[in-house]
Amino acid sequence: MTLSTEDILKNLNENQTKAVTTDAQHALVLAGAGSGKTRVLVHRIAWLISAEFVSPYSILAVTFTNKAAAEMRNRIAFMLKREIRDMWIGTFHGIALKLLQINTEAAGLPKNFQILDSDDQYRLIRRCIADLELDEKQWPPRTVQAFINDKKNDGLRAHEVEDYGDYNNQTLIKVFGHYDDHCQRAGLVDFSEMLLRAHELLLNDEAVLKKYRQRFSHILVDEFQDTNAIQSAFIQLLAGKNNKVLVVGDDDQSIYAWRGAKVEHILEFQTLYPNTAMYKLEQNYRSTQNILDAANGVIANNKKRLGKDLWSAQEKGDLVAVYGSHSEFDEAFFVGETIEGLLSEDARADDIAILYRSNAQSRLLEEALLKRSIPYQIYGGLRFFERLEIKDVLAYARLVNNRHDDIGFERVINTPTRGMGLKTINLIRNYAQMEQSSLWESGKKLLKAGKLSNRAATSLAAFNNLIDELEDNSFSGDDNEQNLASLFTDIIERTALKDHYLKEPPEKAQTRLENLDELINAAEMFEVTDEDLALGLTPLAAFLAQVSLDAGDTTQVNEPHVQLMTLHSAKGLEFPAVFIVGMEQGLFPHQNSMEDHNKLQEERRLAYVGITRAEKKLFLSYATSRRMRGKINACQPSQFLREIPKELIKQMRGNIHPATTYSSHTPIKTPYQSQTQNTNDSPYQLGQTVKHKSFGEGVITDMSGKGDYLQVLVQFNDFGPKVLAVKFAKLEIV
DNA sequence: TCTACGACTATTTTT
DNA sequence: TAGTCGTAGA
Repeated sequence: MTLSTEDILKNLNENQTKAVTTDAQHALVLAGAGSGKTRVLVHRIAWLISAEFVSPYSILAVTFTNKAAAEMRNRIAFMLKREIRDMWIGTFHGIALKLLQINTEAAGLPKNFQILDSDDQYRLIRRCIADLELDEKQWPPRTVQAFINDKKNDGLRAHEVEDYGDYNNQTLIKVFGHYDDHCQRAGLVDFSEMLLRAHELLLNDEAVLKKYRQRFSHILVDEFQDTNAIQSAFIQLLAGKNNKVLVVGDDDQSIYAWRGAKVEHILEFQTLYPNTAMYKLEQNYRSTQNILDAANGVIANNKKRLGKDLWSAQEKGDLVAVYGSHSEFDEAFFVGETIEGLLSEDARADDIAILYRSNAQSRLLEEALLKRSIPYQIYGGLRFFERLEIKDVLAYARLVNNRHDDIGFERVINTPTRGMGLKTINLIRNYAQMEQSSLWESGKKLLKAGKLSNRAATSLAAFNNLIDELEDNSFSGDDNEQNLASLFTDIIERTALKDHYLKEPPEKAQTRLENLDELINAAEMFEVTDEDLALGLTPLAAFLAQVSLDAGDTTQVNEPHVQLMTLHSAKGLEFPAVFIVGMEQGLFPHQNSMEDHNKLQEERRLAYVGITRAEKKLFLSYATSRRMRGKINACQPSQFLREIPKELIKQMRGNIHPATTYSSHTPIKTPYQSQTQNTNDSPYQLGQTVKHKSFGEGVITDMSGKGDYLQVLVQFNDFGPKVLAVKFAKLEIV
């Protein structure tokens, strides 16, 4: 049973329909925030399969995150009422990895090549810096790592990086080369390498290129504004002259230039791909008109744009609320109180999101929510498979999978400590380097040659046996199939890792053990696909590969929570009510981005992303004083606030036009403020003279917040106006 | 091998 | 300010 064309096109607006049914060779779909971007992709694929009878086998759909890939796959299956097996849907990295796994030899990789995640890469780079006898102080590993990845993202290998004759640059190139040599010898592939190598595979192997060009007659790419040079080149190469490419994206939502993404790819798409039809999706189904107008007002200040104007068929809705607070405490208080108000009306906690520019801002907000017993959840931070205990167990598993996995070896050879100190490890390392062998091999040889101390020899032999036994034991039962869950259980028990974590503070240990249980669960749930089997991967190898590409979503949804996250991680999400906090010059736009024109534009796009997350209510707040890096700074409201048309703003407190902020002697009366003052039961009052330890005497001229969050504005005789948190300031009443 | 202390640093993050 | 990291010393 096929889906009728009517079924596919119903519920689509005019431009969406045009994009879905396009017969141009290439299509650029400029999809504004909330305009049904994913919808167009999903319907387009359904259209290709059901109306144009394109075989799913010939379709390649690429996204940036696993989440997006999974969502797309589900929605297509739901629409077509069947699972689409032969179609490739995945992240750029996932697709690249698949190509490498199928064409291992042509790609110049060993059969059992290993994937390095960022942390592994970092460790290896540190080793390389040490190998070359460079000083880490002078060559910070992070800088070197960024250098290598930047170059790879631009499609360059060490020998291709331009050598300006500059010592600094030359050294970086040297480390890059050394690192790549090491990876090549050991069969290691980092994330950027995956893309670079897949690209090279197509570029250098005509037969392979021909095969995939013939196969993928239809290529679709999501979030095209986020592609970096190598990703863009990859698509172009695969497309060749004849295949059809449809990309969806929004130049106004390009917020990842700092990690190699180039807006130019979407801006220049029509030049790069002749015969391109462009479709603009400007009707927004998410937000009220006022919110969209605010977003439009801000983004209009950017220069390099393809130009779009979002509109909504919805009502105008509430005005954008702007709150000027005295301090970050006051701001957190405002957010907490307002959320409490929303919740007492009709909002659910998960209708609400608090967005900020940098993670450090989350703490006070958390405290404010905690105080009111409002459930919340923070996005970001360490993800499941990046946690230390998980990585430890996985490192053992990696060794079981492949004894020559040096990264795994280094990680666990002395974790938990088994008397293999730095001395022994260095001995093994040096020998390995001399012999060009893996650490595992080198250890064995040293052992055989009796070159290790007694203690080291005993424990290394025990370690070797342990790994071998773990592997043997993982094959259980009559079918002799590898059982992952029992392997992991075995690892945790027999390596004494469990006892090792139990030595930590109870709370920490508890979480670690819980995570390990979770890992065993994940292993139990893991199913080897036919594809993995066809590639000749063992269950363990397949599991390890999957785990390294998908760091695991730690967010478990049970009761509704207020969502706290950075503006970056909010991309693609939507909420009925959104708070954007810390709207101040220097924080948002961030200090490091304010001088540079391009960076400032990216900050502005970030503001645009943030504003367009809101469906119905949008609250923007700033503080006129904020403690940052241990220092109290006076802050100006963000320029982005002033870019929102005045008539859309309801200023709840303060004034975003800087001249009149802050130092006035008369407190600003707002409904919000009088409300909090009524409930103020502190000993301090307006007009009161107080004494401060270092600032001396002054008069209280404004107050806000209550309880622990009570703030006062004091005009000090000798130091001028200062905002102080009463809880900390220890003011004496004179 | 573990602990303690001093130095250092401080956007955004997916794979 | 606060958290991480490396090293010195027990």
